[in-house]
Amino acid sequence: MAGFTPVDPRQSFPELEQRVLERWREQDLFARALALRSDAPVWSFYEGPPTANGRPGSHHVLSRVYKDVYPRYRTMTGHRVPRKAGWDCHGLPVELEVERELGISSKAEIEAYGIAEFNQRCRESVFRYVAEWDRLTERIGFWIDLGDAYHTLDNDYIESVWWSLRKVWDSDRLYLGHKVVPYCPRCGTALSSHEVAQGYRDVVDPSAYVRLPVTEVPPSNELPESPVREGDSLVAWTTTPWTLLSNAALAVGPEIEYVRVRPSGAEEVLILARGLVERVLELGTEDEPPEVLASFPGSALVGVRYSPPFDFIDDYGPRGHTVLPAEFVTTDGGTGIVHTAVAFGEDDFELGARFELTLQNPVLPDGTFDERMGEFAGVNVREADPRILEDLRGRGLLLRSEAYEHSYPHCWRCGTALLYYAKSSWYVRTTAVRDEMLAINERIGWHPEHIKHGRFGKWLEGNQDWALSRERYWGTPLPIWRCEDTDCGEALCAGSVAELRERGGEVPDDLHRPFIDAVVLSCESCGGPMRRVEETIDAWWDSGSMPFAQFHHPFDGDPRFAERFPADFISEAIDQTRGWFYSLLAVSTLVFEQPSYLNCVCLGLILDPEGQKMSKSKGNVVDPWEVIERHGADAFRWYYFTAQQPWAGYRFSSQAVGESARQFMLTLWNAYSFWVLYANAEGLGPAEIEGADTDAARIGSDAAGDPSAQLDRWLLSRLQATTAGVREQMEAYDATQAGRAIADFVDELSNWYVRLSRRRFWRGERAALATLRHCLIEVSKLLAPLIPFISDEIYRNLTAGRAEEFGTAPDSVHLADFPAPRESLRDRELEAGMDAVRKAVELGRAARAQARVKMRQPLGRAIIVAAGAEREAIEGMAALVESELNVKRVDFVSDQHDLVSHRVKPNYRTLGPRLGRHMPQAASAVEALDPQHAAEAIRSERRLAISIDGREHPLEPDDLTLAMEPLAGYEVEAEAGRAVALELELDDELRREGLAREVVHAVQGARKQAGLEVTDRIELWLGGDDELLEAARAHEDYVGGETLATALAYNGEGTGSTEPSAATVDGRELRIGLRRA
RNA sequence: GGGCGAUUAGCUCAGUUGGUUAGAGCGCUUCUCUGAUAAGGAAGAGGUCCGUGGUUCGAAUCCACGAUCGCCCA
Repeated sequence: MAGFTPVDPRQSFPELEQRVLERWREQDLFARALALRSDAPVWSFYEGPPTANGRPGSHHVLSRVYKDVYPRYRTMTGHRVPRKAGWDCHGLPVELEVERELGISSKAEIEAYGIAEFNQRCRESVFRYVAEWDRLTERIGFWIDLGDAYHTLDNDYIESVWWSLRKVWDSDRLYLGHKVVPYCPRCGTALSSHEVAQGYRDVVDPSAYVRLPVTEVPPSNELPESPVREGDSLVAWTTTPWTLLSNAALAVGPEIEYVRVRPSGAEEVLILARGLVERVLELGTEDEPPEVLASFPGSALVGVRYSPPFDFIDDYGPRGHTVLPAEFVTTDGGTGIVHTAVAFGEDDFELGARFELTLQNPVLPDGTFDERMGEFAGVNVREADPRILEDLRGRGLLLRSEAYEHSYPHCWRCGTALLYYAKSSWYVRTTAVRDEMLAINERIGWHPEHIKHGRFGKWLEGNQDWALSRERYWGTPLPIWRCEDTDCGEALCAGSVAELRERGGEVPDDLHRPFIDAVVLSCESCGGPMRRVEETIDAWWDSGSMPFAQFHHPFDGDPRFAERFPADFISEAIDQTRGWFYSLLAVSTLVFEQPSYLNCVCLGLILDPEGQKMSKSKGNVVDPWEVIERHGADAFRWYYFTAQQPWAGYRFSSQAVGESARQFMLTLWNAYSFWVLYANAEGLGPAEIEGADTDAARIGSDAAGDPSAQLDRWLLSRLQATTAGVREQMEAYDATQAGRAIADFVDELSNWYVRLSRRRFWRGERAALATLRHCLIEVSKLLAPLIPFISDEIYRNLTAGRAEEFGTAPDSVHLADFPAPRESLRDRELEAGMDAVRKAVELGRAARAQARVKMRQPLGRAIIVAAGAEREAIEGMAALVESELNVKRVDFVSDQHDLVSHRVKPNYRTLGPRLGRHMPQAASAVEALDPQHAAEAIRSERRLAISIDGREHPLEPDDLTLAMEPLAGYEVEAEAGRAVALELELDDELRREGLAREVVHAVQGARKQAGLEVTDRIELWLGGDDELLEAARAHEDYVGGETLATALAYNGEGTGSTEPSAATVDGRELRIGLRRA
């Protein structure tokens, strides 16, 4: 028998997926899927490179399945979608991992260990878990070309990065700047703003209010006489007490009002902003207010000289230790007098530059005070805070200190609190292309939309120059060589390896440090030696360079760069707005003045079921393998696609995956296994299927009126609607809606079409088999991008070696074309009608439940309240309703009928906009209309009118909704103008039929107990209660047919039968004997 | 402190351009069906749609302010 592979309804999906994977591997299916589209237009995808120095987690599965689903979809819709993998290899995290392994934690130790050896370890470290990444990638069905992956550590990659930096250099946008930068003293390097962004934490720091005695008051040009006296104390405020050691000046707002006050009962005189007096002196409402001696603008304080809190360093230039005017001073907090330490803080630095304060930085790169700082020398600055406060207190300078909670940046990897620190660093002048970046951003399709002008757009608007250099080891070396003679000042940014050779450099085999550091060039202006600056670059620049660097563009003339630039689609977690999303955009704007991606799907966070962030320390991390082994990769994928919009984040657990997948995938699988069961029972082979296919193709034009053909047409029509919707959603990068639409269709297919068509399948009816097969095949194609394993399994078994309805079938769903809706098979009227029918059946079932009448007991009739198109639809499918509700007849009540009364309600949607504030009156006027009269008028399309405040308002038929309600006396279920009543009265005939059904029910139970197959024929003996036997006799054909009895005898015990079984039906005894015939 | 997003049933989530009885699934209780059966169907319990104002004839939906949570930034 040709047959289809039998399907186990309890198939283990993980096990099945392993078999499918095996098949894909054997057939090299991914390569074939690519080859199939080799001439098609490219739809470009860029892989955002992960680092393989850690194990992949559940959140990686999220990004990897989203990176998979749209490329698969586009492939099926006729595009070539090359998928080159990539690995991010450089950067501080890698160095940190190696430092941990080596048990070292400073740059000095790294250099003692040897940069070459250290970098060799980094090189090994970044591929440590690559095998596990590969394994997971394959297992979750993420099709990406791992064999052709790019690596950011390759010489070719580095050379392309150099090329891009040279372009930036040539446009004068790469410069050495001296700025205050966030700096990690442990890692010994400055951090870029997007790195800083990742490390904010709430911390409690001490804040200090410090007295600084006035020593000299210059003649005021504001007032006849300066309001300030020698010996007054300026009250300065800071949240970083350690910076007081290098206090250079004080800043005040020239427009802000300041006062001289003497606190109640005190001798001293303090100067601070007027608005902050009460807060600073901690005065309650009970306390006596301080005596205000004078009030004046901040400008009057400018030039006042004071005694600094510490005297370790006294050379700050002519304006050192005086009061300076500054716009950044506010009265939001503090005292209105801001302590300034030039080397620490952006505002401070700029103020220092403006007033030519000498830049003094008493902090060493390792975060400790230098030898000038007396007792504090060698102490870590932040650890010095308490001692500094103690020292100030001892000298009577500390007015007050309090704990101050604020959010402060920490190193995103090592957790050390950052210092804002004046350093020289290489910058990319991204601010010069800010407007261009904003314009390019307009061309990117963001999902969700609000990212464009929200998080990302706002970030671009506030753009700062990119601090590019890192004083580290394992990274792309910054290709800048400078003449040793600082007076010469010649500098070169190398744009290629060839250029280095031309300049006489001995280029090493490995472009990394320390080898590249040995390349010495000769200066073209002075002939002296040129050496490379020591810095490496921010690894984010590497990642932003991947569009060209992955192809060693422009050196190899690889056509793939142009073909795939820009990407049609990228996707990463939302934290990449400041990471990869930004670096890609910034680099391509600087280098190409173009976007490098046109669509971006942002993914949210994976939280545990309590909504907590998953982290190793909390122990709430879910290992992806646990989920895969338990529920399978498709279940995992299905959960991610349909549980939530991906950017909303997930409350994730293995159990949640199981629940979401069970409902959908088991339903699908059951429908599929059901089909295979009956197709095989019919012994359908290729020939029969071909014939049946013709039937399915013909269904659209099949004779109307046949209820089963109608059901087929309905399912096919729903399929077209679903297909159209899924295409639309997938085009819009909304796999969530697409998946949910498919789930709705599968639910209709299973719980309406299959359930109502069961008898047709038992009979082996070709049209039903063909329709269901066709729909399952099409569903498998719709599902292929989402759940590639199970869809392929279903597709292959239903098609392999056989034709599809509308063409030949390839041997995998992933080689198929994505379905397109066929308008000719769409029947919207039928769909609406079926809705009405389903509603009527639902109400009928509710009525039965209310009346507590079993489904098996046939009833005389159902009376359905419906009119118009709805009634016609139900009438057309009356047989269906009759069998669903087990009633002999379906009747309708129309408006004239006794059974029904009317209620007229206004249609707010149409009347509201017309009548506006008269709406409440209109509503009561409508409800006051005589319902029968209104119904009559609507039926005969006569105009009605209501009068409001003496004005006539004509009513269109659409302005009224007519609800019909059945009268009492029947078991009625009503809802929103629809109702179904059941006639409960039973005659003998109905009662007998009910009993006959009970007998069948009992026999089926006995069959099952005897372990018979559903297709086995039997010989049957019945005994027991007379009335039961009489009922069975009266419906002998029915009983025999239902139970597949070839012989039926009464009152016999049945020799040679299986153990006779006894059942009780309505309190009557029934004995059943049966034997396989 | 600023920006972005979220808040609907015990849980996970839908909810079209504002339209009058706010839904589904899971879970719970009770029935039912029994040739897909670890499925299906029905009923029940469960909601101040985060709060307060406002706009409107009408607000879960639009606006403002506030609360809580998350992310991002300073």
